[in-house]
Amino acid sequence: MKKLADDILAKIGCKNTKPRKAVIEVLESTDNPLSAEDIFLRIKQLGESVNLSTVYRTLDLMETKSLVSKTVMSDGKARYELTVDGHRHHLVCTNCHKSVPIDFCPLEKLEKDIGKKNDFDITGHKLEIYGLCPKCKKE
Amino acid sequence: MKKLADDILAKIGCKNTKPRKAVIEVLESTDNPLSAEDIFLRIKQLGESVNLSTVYRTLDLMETKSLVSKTVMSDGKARYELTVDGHRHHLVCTNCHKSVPIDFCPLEKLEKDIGKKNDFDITGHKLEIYGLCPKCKKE
DNA sequence: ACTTCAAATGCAAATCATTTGCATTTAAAA
DNA sequence: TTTTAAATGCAAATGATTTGCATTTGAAGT
Repeated sequence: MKKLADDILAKIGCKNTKPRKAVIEVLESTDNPLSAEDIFLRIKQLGESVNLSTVYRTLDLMETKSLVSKTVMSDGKARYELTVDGHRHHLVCTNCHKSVPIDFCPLEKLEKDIGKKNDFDITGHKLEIYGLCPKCKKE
Repeated sequence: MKKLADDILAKIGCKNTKPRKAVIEVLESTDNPLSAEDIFLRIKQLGESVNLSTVYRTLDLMETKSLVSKTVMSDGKARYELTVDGHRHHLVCTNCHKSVPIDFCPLEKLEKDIGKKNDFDITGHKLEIYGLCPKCKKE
Protein backbone atom coordinates (compact mmCIF):
# COMPACT_ATOMS: atom_id res chain seq x y z
CA MET A 1 0.00 0.00 0.00
CA LYS A 2 1.14 3.52 -0.78
CA LYS A 3 1.76 5.71 2.23
CA LEU A 4 1.15 9.39 2.63
CA ALA A 5 4.60 9.62 4.18
CA ASP A 6 6.19 8.54 0.91
CA ASP A 7 4.22 11.09 -1.07
CA ILE A 8 5.19 13.84 1.28
CA LEU A 9 8.87 12.97 1.22
CA ALA A 10 8.83 12.68 -2.55
CA LYS A 11 7.19 16.09 -2.80
CA ILE A 12 9.90 17.71 -0.69
CA GLY A 13 12.60 16.08 -2.76
CA CYS A 14 14.66 14.66 0.07
CA LYS A 15 15.79 11.20 1.03
CA ASN A 16 13.08 8.80 2.02
CA THR A 17 14.45 7.53 5.29
CA LYS A 18 12.96 5.35 7.98
CA PRO A 19 13.14 8.03 10.70
CA ARG A 20 11.37 10.57 8.52
CA LYS A 21 8.65 8.14 7.60
CA ALA A 22 8.19 7.30 11.24
CA VAL A 23 7.78 10.96 12.20
CA ILE A 24 5.24 11.58 9.48
CA GLU A 25 3.29 8.45 10.29
CA VAL A 26 3.02 9.43 13.93
CA LEU A 27 1.81 12.88 12.92
CA GLU A 28 -0.72 11.30 10.59
CA SER A 29 -2.08 9.08 13.31
CA THR A 30 -3.27 11.89 15.55
CA ASP A 31 -5.31 15.03 15.30
CA ASN A 32 -3.62 16.78 18.20
CA PRO A 33 -0.43 18.74 17.95
CA LEU A 34 2.46 16.73 19.37
CA SER A 35 5.76 17.78 20.89
CA ALA A 36 9.04 16.49 19.49
CA GLU A 37 9.36 14.25 22.49
CA ASP A 38 5.79 12.93 22.13
CA ILE A 39 6.69 11.93 18.61
CA PHE A 40 9.98 10.43 19.72
CA LEU A 41 8.26 8.31 22.37
CA ARG A 42 5.50 7.11 20.08
CA ILE A 43 8.02 5.98 17.53
CA LYS A 44 9.78 4.01 20.22
CA GLN A 45 6.48 2.44 21.26
CA LEU A 46 6.08 1.26 17.71
CA GLY A 47 9.27 -0.68 18.20
CA GLU A 48 11.41 1.53 15.99
CA SER A 49 14.41 3.52 17.02
CA VAL A 50 15.11 7.14 16.19
CA ASN A 51 17.21 9.85 17.65
CA LEU A 52 15.51 12.85 19.16
CA SER A 53 17.78 15.15 17.14
CA THR A 54 16.54 13.52 14.00
CA VAL A 55 12.97 14.10 15.04
CA TYR A 56 13.75 17.77 15.48
CA ARG A 57 15.57 17.91 12.17
CA THR A 58 12.70 16.27 10.36
CA LEU A 59 10.19 18.62 11.91
CA ASP A 60 12.29 21.65 11.04
CA LEU A 61 12.65 20.44 7.50
CA MET A 62 8.95 19.95 7.12
CA GLU A 63 8.18 23.27 8.68
CA THR A 64 10.37 25.07 6.14
CA LYS A 65 8.42 23.28 3.44
CA SER A 66 5.14 24.34 5.10
CA LEU A 67 4.06 20.76 5.61
CA VAL A 68 4.09 21.04 9.35
CA SER A 69 3.05 23.89 11.59
CA LYS A 70 4.94 24.62 14.77
CA THR A 71 3.40 26.34 17.75
CA VAL A 72 5.29 27.08 20.92
CA MET A 73 2.95 26.55 23.84
CA SER A 74 3.01 28.21 27.21
CA ASP A 75 4.77 25.24 28.79
CA GLY A 76 7.79 26.18 26.69
CA LYS A 77 7.59 23.20 24.38
CA ALA A 78 6.68 23.41 20.72
CA ARG A 79 3.87 21.32 19.24
CA TYR A 80 3.85 20.19 15.65
CA GLU A 81 1.10 19.04 13.36
CA LEU A 82 0.68 18.18 9.72
CA THR A 83 -0.79 20.92 7.61
CA VAL A 84 -1.45 18.58 4.74
CA ASP A 85 -5.18 18.76 5.19
CA GLY A 86 -5.31 22.49 5.70
CA HIS A 87 -4.72 24.51 8.80
CA ARG A 88 -6.70 23.99 11.89
CA HIS A 89 -7.22 25.59 15.27
CA HIS A 90 -7.60 24.01 18.67
CA LEU A 91 -9.27 24.27 21.99
CA VAL A 92 -6.53 23.73 24.53
CA CYS A 93 -7.17 22.66 28.11
CA THR A 94 -5.18 24.89 30.43
CA ASN A 95 -5.09 22.15 33.02
CA CYS A 96 -4.24 18.89 31.28
CA HIS A 97 -2.90 20.38 28.03
CA LYS A 98 -5.02 18.11 25.86
CA SER A 99 -6.36 19.79 22.77
CA VAL A 100 -9.40 19.39 20.59
CA PRO A 101 -9.39 20.52 16.98
CA ILE A 102 -12.12 22.90 15.92
CA ASP A 103 -13.40 22.89 12.43
CA PHE A 104 -13.72 26.48 11.44
CA CYS A 105 -11.55 29.53 11.16
CA PRO A 106 -12.89 32.98 11.94
CA LEU A 107 -9.95 34.58 10.20
CA GLU A 108 -10.33 33.29 6.70
CA LYS A 109 -12.51 36.13 5.52
CA LEU A 110 -10.93 38.84 7.61
CA GLU A 111 -7.29 38.38 6.72
CA LYS A 112 -7.42 40.26 3.46
CA ASP A 113 -9.08 43.30 4.95
CA ILE A 114 -6.66 43.41 7.84
CA GLY A 115 -3.74 43.13 5.48
CA LYS A 116 -4.92 45.97 3.29
CA LYS A 117 -5.70 48.20 6.22
CA ASN A 118 -2.18 47.80 7.62
CA ASP A 119 -0.26 47.45 4.38
CA PHE A 120 0.94 43.97 5.33
CA ASP A 121 1.27 40.94 3.07
CA ILE A 122 -0.49 38.40 5.25
CA THR A 123 1.01 34.93 5.16
CA GLY A 124 -0.86 33.15 7.92
CA HIS A 125 -2.08 33.23 11.45
CA LYS A 126 -2.24 31.28 14.63
CA LEU A 127 -5.22 30.95 16.93
CA GLU A 128 -5.71 28.98 20.07
CA ILE A 129 -8.63 29.01 22.44
CA TYR A 130 -7.99 28.17 26.07
CA GLY A 131 -10.23 26.72 28.72
CA LEU A 132 -11.00 23.76 30.91
CA CYS A 133 -11.92 20.51 29.22
CA PRO A 134 -14.92 18.46 30.38
CA LYS A 135 -12.78 16.23 32.60
CA CYS A 136 -10.78 18.98 34.26
CA LYS A 137 -13.91 21.06 34.86
CA LYS A 138 -15.20 18.49 37.30
CA GLU A 139 -12.13 18.50 39.49
CA MET B 1 1.67 62.32 40.09
CA LYS B 2 0.10 58.94 40.68
CA LYS B 3 1.46 56.14 38.57
CA LEU B 4 -0.36 53.23 37.04
CA ALA B 5 2.46 51.01 38.27
CA ASP B 6 1.58 51.85 41.86
CA ASP B 7 -2.07 51.07 41.30
CA ILE B 8 -1.26 47.76 39.74
CA LEU B 9 1.11 46.72 42.49
CA ALA B 10 -1.38 47.76 45.14
CA LYS B 11 -4.07 45.74 43.44
CA ILE B 12 -1.94 42.60 43.47
CA GLY B 13 -1.11 43.11 47.10
CA CYS B 14 2.62 42.68 46.88
CA LYS B 15 5.57 44.86 47.77
CA ASN B 16 5.94 48.01 45.76
CA THR B 17 9.56 47.73 44.73
CA LYS B 18 11.66 49.72 42.33
CA PRO B 19 12.34 46.82 39.96
CA ARG B 20 8.66 45.99 39.71
CA LYS B 21 7.72 49.56 39.01
CA ALA B 22 10.39 49.75 36.36
CA VAL B 23 9.06 46.64 34.60
CA ILE B 24 5.52 47.93 34.61
CA GLU B 25 6.55 51.36 33.41
CA VAL B 26 8.42 49.91 30.50
CA LEU B 27 5.42 47.79 29.58
CA GLU B 28 3.19 50.85 29.81
CA SER B 29 5.41 52.82 27.50
CA THR B 30 4.95 50.56 24.49
CA ASP B 31 2.17 48.95 22.57
CA ASN B 32 4.23 46.04 21.32
CA PRO B 33 4.83 42.86 23.24
CA LEU B 34 8.35 42.87 24.68
CA SER B 35 10.68 40.06 25.65
CA ALA B 36 12.11 39.83 29.15
CA GLU B 37 15.42 40.95 27.79
CA ASP B 38 13.89 43.88 25.90
CA ILE B 39 12.44 45.03 29.18
CA PHE B 40 15.69 44.45 31.00
CA LEU B 41 17.61 46.53 28.47
CA ARG B 42 15.13 49.38 28.44
CA ILE B 43 15.29 49.62 32.20
CA LYS B 44 19.03 49.88 31.97
CA GLN B 45 18.74 52.60 29.36
CA LEU B 46 16.64 54.54 31.82
CA GLY B 47 19.64 54.52 34.09
CA GLU B 48 18.20 52.05 36.58
CA SER B 49 19.57 48.68 37.49
CA VAL B 50 17.61 45.44 37.71
CA ASN B 51 18.45 41.82 37.52
CA LEU B 52 17.12 39.79 34.62
CA SER B 53 15.85 37.17 37.06
CA THR B 54 13.80 39.81 38.76
CA VAL B 55 12.31 40.86 35.48
CA TYR B 56 11.27 37.26 34.87
CA ARG B 57 9.89 36.96 38.37
CA THR B 58 7.89 40.13 38.03
CA LEU B 59 6.48 39.06 34.71
CA ASP B 60 5.54 35.63 36.07
CA LEU B 61 3.88 37.21 39.04
CA MET B 62 1.85 39.53 36.89
CA GLU B 63 0.92 36.78 34.53
CA THR B 64 -0.52 34.71 37.38
CA LYS B 65 -2.57 37.73 38.34
CA SER B 66 -3.70 38.09 34.73
CA LEU B 67 -2.22 41.55 34.42
CA VAL B 68 0.24 40.51 31.78
CA SER B 69 -0.15 38.13 28.87
CA LYS B 70 2.71 35.93 27.79
CA THR B 71 3.12 34.61 24.28
CA VAL B 72 5.96 32.40 23.21
CA MET B 73 6.94 33.39 19.70
CA SER B 74 8.51 31.26 17.03
CA ASP B 75 11.99 32.59 17.80
CA GLY B 76 11.72 30.74 21.10
CA LYS B 77 11.45 33.85 23.25
CA ALA B 78 8.35 34.87 25.13
CA ARG B 79 6.82 38.33 24.70
CA TYR B 80 4.88 40.05 27.42
CA GLU B 81 2.35 42.83 27.40
CA LEU B 82 0.03 44.53 29.83
CA THR B 83 -3.54 43.37 29.68
CA VAL B 84 -4.74 46.27 31.78
CA ASP B 85 -6.57 47.84 28.90
CA GLY B 86 -8.10 44.64 27.63
CA HIS B 87 -6.61 42.00 25.45
CA ARG B 88 -5.31 42.76 22.05
CA HIS B 89 -4.06 40.94 18.99
CA HIS B 90 -1.18 41.76 16.69
CA LEU B 91 0.05 41.64 13.17
CA VAL B 92 3.55 40.22 13.39
CA CYS B 93 6.16 40.66 10.69
CA THR B 94 7.77 37.32 9.96
CA ASN B 95 10.91 39.06 8.79
CA CYS B 96 11.75 41.78 11.30
CA HIS B 97 9.54 40.56 14.16
CA LYS B 98 8.00 43.97 14.71
CA SER B 99 4.35 43.86 15.57
CA VAL B 100 1.39 46.13 15.12
CA PRO B 101 -1.62 45.94 17.41
CA ILE B 102 -4.98 45.44 15.76
CA ASP B 103 -8.07 46.82 17.32
CA PHE B 104 -10.65 44.14 17.04
CA CYS B 105 -11.14 40.57 18.05
CA PRO B 106 -13.01 38.13 15.84
CA LEU B 107 -13.37 35.72 18.73
CA GLU B 108 -15.34 37.74 21.21
CA LYS B 109 -18.71 36.63 19.95
CA LEU B 110 -17.74 33.13 18.96
CA GLU B 111 -16.14 31.95 22.17
CA LYS B 112 -19.34 31.10 23.97
CA ASP B 113 -20.71 29.00 21.14
CA ILE B 114 -17.47 27.13 20.75
CA GLY B 115 -17.33 26.47 24.46
CA LYS B 116 -20.84 25.09 24.57
CA LYS B 117 -20.34 22.94 21.53
CA ASN B 118 -17.27 21.29 23.03
CA ASP B 119 -18.25 21.34 26.69
CA PHE B 120 -15.27 23.53 27.58
CA ASP B 121 -15.17 26.43 30.03
CA ILE B 122 -13.42 28.96 27.85
CA THR B 123 -10.98 31.22 29.66
CA GLY B 124 -9.26 33.03 26.84
CA HIS B 125 -7.54 32.79 23.52
CA LYS B 126 -4.51 33.85 21.62
CA LEU B 127 -4.42 35.07 18.05
CA GLU B 128 -1.58 36.32 15.93
CA ILE B 129 -1.57 37.19 12.27
CA TYR B 130 1.65 36.84 10.36
CA GLY B 131 2.93 38.59 7.30
CA LEU B 132 5.45 41.00 5.88
CA CYS B 133 5.36 44.56 7.13
CA PRO B 134 5.50 47.51 4.72
CA LYS B 135 9.28 47.90 5.11
CA CYS B 136 10.17 44.24 4.72
CA LYS B 137 7.87 43.85 1.72
CA LYS B 138 10.08 46.15 -0.31
CA GLU B 139 13.26 44.15 0.25
C1' DA C 1 11.31 57.03 63.47
C1' DC C 2 12.71 52.24 64.84
C1' DT C 3 12.26 47.27 64.93
C1' DT C 4 10.99 43.21 62.86
C1' DC C 5 10.29 39.77 59.43
C1' DA C 6 8.27 37.88 55.46
C1' DA C 7 8.80 39.04 50.91
C1' DA C 8 11.84 40.46 47.19
C1' DT C 9 16.35 40.90 45.10
C1' DG C 10 20.88 39.76 43.11
C1' DC C 11 24.04 36.55 41.86
C1' DA C 12 25.63 32.29 40.28
C1' DA C 13 24.56 27.86 39.20
C1' DA C 14 21.07 24.62 37.38
C1' DT C 15 17.47 23.27 34.01
C1' DC C 16 15.59 21.83 29.94
C1' DA C 17 14.08 22.14 25.18
C1' DT C 18 16.40 22.63 21.17
C1' DT C 19 20.61 22.94 18.20
C1' DT C 20 25.04 21.71 16.41
C1' DG C 21 29.70 19.44 15.16
C1' DC C 22 31.45 15.58 13.51
C1' DA C 23 32.29 10.76 12.47
C1' DT C 24 29.50 7.14 10.52
C1' DT C 25 25.73 5.34 7.79
C1' DT C 26 22.53 5.25 3.91
C1' DA C 27 19.39 6.34 -0.13
C1' DA C 28 19.51 6.80 -4.68
C1' DA C 29 21.88 8.40 -8.97
C1' DA C 30 25.20 6.82 -12.29
C1' DT D 1 28.03 -2.15 -7.66
C1' DT D 2 30.22 2.16 -6.91
C1' DT D 3 29.96 6.72 -5.55
C1' DT D 4 28.63 10.66 -3.06
C1' DA D 5 25.88 14.04 -1.04
C1' DA D 6 22.49 13.85 2.33
C1' DA D 7 20.93 12.03 6.69
C1' DT D 8 21.72 9.94 11.14
C1' DG D 9 23.36 9.16 15.91
C1' DC D 10 25.77 10.63 19.62
C1' DA D 11 27.59 13.79 22.73
C1' DA D 12 28.51 18.29 23.67
C1' DA D 13 26.93 23.20 23.18
C1' DT D 14 23.43 26.74 23.35
C1' DG D 15 20.31 29.96 25.18
C1' DA D 16 16.09 31.30 27.40
C1' DT D 17 14.23 30.69 31.68
C1' DT D 18 14.35 29.00 36.57
C1' DT D 19 16.09 28.24 41.11
C1' DG D 20 18.83 28.11 45.67
C1' DC D 21 20.50 30.88 48.87
C1' DA D 22 22.56 34.75 51.23
C1' DT D 23 21.46 39.57 51.51
C1' DT D 24 18.41 43.51 51.21
C1' DT D 25 14.11 45.99 51.67
C1' DG D 26 9.09 47.48 52.08
C1' DA D 27 5.68 48.05 55.21
C1' DA D 28 3.20 46.64 59.48
C1' DG D 29 3.27 47.37 64.21
C1' DT D 30 5.45 49.64 68.06
